[in-house]
Amino acid sequence: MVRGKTVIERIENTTSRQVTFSKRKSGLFKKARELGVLCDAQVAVVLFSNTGRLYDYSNCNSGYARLTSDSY
Amino acid sequence: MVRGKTVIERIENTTSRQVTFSKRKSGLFKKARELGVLCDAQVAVVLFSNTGRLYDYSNCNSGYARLTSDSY
DNA sequence: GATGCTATATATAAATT
DNA sequence: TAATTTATATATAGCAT
Repeated sequence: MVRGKTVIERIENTTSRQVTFSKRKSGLFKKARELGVLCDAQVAVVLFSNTGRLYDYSNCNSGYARLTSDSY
Repeated sequence: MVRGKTVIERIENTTSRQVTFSKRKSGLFKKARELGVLCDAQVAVVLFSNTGRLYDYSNCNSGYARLTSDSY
């Protein structure tokens, strides 16, 4: 995004990869939340980091969102 | 984002809401794909528009992603 | 109603602290 | 290592078609 266009390929440096994961996860969840509100839509986002940790966002209580929340 | 900062609240005009849904859905899926590649993460995104239509993106074959793909 | 265009808001990579 | 800053890439709202 800055100081040299980012190429979309796996980030090999572990620290950089974790930092990027954290930042982009926040961005993705924010976008998901905005889409839900603006467009009156139901949204679910589920991520597994490459360390196996689960992160999710949802604005609804049924369907897929319920599947995810039932699972942990 | 432009010509007046967007307030994050339900878009009442049906046409505008559908246009925004389509555009932001594309953006969200793109961000999800980039996060998966850059950070070697598994990602699943599921959306229901307010017309009840399902849209999803995933880069993985197991866990929640399999739940979603098994369901339709 | 869908699509393409731009001006501008937003996200974020790298640097810095 | 984690938070903050900043320069720049990216996303997108409103228009035009």
